[in-house]
Amino acid sequence: MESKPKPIPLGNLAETGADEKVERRDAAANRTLILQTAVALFDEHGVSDVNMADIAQAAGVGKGTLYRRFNNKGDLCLALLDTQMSEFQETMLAQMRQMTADGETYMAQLGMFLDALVHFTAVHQPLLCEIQREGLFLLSATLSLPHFWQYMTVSGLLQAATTAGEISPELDIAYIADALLAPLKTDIFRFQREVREFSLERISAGLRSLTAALAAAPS
Amino acid sequence: MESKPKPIPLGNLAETGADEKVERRDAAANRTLILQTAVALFDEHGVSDVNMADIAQAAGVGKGTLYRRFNNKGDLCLALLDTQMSEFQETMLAQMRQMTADGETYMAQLGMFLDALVHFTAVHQPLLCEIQREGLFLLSATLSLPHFWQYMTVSGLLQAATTAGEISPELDIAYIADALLAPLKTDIFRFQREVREFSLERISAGLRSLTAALAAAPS
DNA sequence: AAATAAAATGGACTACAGTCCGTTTATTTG
DNA sequence: CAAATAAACGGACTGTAGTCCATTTTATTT
Repeated sequence: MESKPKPIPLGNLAETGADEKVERRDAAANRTLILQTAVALFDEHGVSDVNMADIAQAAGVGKGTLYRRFNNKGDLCLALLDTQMSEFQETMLAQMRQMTADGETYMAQLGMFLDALVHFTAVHQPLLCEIQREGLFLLSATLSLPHFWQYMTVSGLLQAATTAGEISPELDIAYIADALLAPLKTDIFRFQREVREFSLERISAGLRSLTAALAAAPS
Repeated sequence: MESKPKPIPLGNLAETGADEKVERRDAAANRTLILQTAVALFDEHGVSDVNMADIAQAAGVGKGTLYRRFNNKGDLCLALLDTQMSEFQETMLAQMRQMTADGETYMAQLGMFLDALVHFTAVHQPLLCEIQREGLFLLSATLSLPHFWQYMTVSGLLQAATTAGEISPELDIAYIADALLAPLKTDIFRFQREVREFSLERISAGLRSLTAALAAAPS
C-alpha cells in the first residue's frame, strides 16, 4: 500500500514501456485513419449505433486490420479517450497539489475529485459505456485503465487522510475506494440519470455525503 | 416516498396481476421442460458456457419457442432465481420484524440485510451475472426485479432510520440506497472477489463500515 | 538492388443472439 | 363432434462480434 500523501498515477496511459517495437508505417497510418473514421462515425450516428464492421468499411480497411489494432469496440473507445483521461488526471493532480498547499484536508480533496469525476463521467458516458461493457474491468486489475487510476487516486487520498487523522484508521481503504467509485460505473450512473432522473448535482452531493460521513465518524 | 418503518416488497415476483390469461397446456409444459433442461445444462457446463441454442436443442424445442417464453438468457435466469429470491425476501422480512420487536435499530437491521445480501450474491453470482448483463437494469426501474426489491428494502430501512433519528435527515436516501447496493452489482463484486481476492467477510465488513459511518455522523 | 524475414492486410468464416413467419396444436364455439 | 380461432411451434434467416489464414506490403540484410 502506498502511504505517500500524493498518489502518482502512471503518465501516459497507453504506452508504458520503452522497449516497444516501432510500428510499421502502414500500420501507424491505419491506426490514425481508423481512429479518425471512428470519431466521425460516432459523431454522426452516436457511439452505440456504430459497429466494428461499419468502422472498418468506412475506413476502407478489412475487419482483420481493425481487430489487429483494437481487440474490440471498448478498446477502440479507450484509445479515443486516452488523451482526455491524461489531461483530466493532470488537472486533478495539479488541483490536489494546490489544495494541499492551501492547507485543505485530504477528504476535501477527495470531495473535489469525486465532483470532477462525476462531470467527467457524464461528459464521456457513451465512450465509457463501451469501455466498461467488455470484461476489461476484470482483467488483472491493471487493465481497466479508467478504473485503475481512479482507484489509485481515491485510495491514495484515503490513505493520506488516514495518516493525517481525518478518518478512522480502522477503515478498509481498499474496499471503501472501490465502493465509492462503484456508483459511477456507467450502468448505475445511467440508471440514476435516465430512470431516476437525478441531476449531476444530486449525484455529486450524494457522494460527498458519503465521504463526509466517513470523515465525521469517530475513530 | 414510503415512510413506513417496514418496507413491503411485492409478494410473488413473477406474476403480479390477477387477470392474466391462463397459459395453454403445451406452453406450460414447455416452460417447465425448458427450465429443467436449463438447470441441468447449467449444472453440467456452468451458466456462462451454455447458450440459448444449446438449451433449445437439449429441451427438444425450437429457438422460437424458447424465446417466446424468455426474451433472453437473463430473463430465463431470473425465472430460475424467482423462488429463491422470494424465500430470501420472506426470511429478511421476518428477521427484520424480529429485530424491530427486540428493539434493535433500523441501521442494525440494514447491516444484517446487507450481510445476508452479500451471501446471497455470492451464492447466486452466475445467475445474477446473466440477469444483470441485459439492459434489464435500465428498463423503467420496475423491471430489474432483483435491484428493485433490494432498493425498496434498503431505502425503506434508511427512511425508518431517519424517522427514528438514527441518521441525519439531510441525507439523500434514494441516492444512498443505490450507492450502498452499487458495489454488489456482479461486475464489481466479481472484481473484488476474483482480482482483489476479498473474502466475503471483508466485503460485508466494508459495507457495514459505510452504514456505521452514516449512523455515527452528526445530523 | 534483390532476397529474405517479419508484420500487416482483407475478407471469408465461425459462433451466437435474436427475429420472422408458415405450419401445427390446443381450446372454444355452434 | 366439427369448425373456427387464437396461441404455440420450429427452424430458417438476419445481424453482429470476433477469428483465421493465404496474400501482400514493409523493413532488413547481403
